Amino acid sequence: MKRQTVQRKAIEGIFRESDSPLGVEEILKLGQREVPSLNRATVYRNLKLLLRDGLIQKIVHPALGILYERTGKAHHHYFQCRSCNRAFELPGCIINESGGIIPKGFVVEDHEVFLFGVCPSCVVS
Amino acid sequence: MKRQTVQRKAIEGIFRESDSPLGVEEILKLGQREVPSLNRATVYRNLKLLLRDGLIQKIVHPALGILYERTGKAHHHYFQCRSCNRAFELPGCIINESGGIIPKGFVVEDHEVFLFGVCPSCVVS
DNA sequence: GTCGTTGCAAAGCCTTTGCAGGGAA
DNA sequence: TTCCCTGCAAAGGCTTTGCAACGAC
Repeated sequence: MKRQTVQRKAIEGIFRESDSPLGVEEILKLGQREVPSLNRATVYRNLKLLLRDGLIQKIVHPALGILYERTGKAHHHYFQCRSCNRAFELPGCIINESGGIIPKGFVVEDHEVFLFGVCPSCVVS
Repeated sequence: MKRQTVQRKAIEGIFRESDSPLGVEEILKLGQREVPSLNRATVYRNLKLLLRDGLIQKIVHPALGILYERTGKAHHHYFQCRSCNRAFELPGCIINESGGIIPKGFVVEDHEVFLFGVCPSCVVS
């Protein structure tokens, strides 16, 4: 049975509060604010458990590497700003799965979309 | 100046003949058919040069890891069969960049799409 | 003969694992 | 008290790098 340690609570809290997907290093840094002794291995172990329990999911971002975010959000895609490098989530779906280009015989069950460009904060400056 | 070794010619040949993106291990195996002594480090070094010269590009596939393909093909997306695990390239684009969901202020310059499902060969059997 | 390239082995990242001590229940 | 969890350090993968020998030009 799973125990509620301060480390675990900290990590779970981070995902509850974050809207954008996070990398291991970020999770470690954020967690250490709350539990300074937090170890990288502990982060990895808890991520694995959270994945197994379906509370978070892994995203392999083409530019940012492996990120994690909590599950249960609405279908969305990812936007990466080439200026500030942050990853954003965009609600909704700009794909048209039924439409057009899918060759005969291919059955599409799922998809993942990554957009690249400039975010509102960076577009101004 | 770049020299034409048998190893380099073999690796370049592999990309010329392959239509789907390839992983390092595949490139190594295919290369060793032609040059049995071909070393993994040599593959990595040549991939880096080919990338630098813009002759190939790197794809970070969400499920298959890092793949490489030659550049200069038409815009396309990737399809991965969850049965045979192969990566396919689908010509054309099912995205609608102008349409709809992109929030105000975000400027989209590029995108990458990965589709998952079942390929024609596997759908039959 | 140069000097870019290669194979090998060692070294670097990132992630996982073994282990003993510590803490939740 | 039990035994899950943590920190630490060592070990695994994959990729890069140092080095001496090799070979394209």
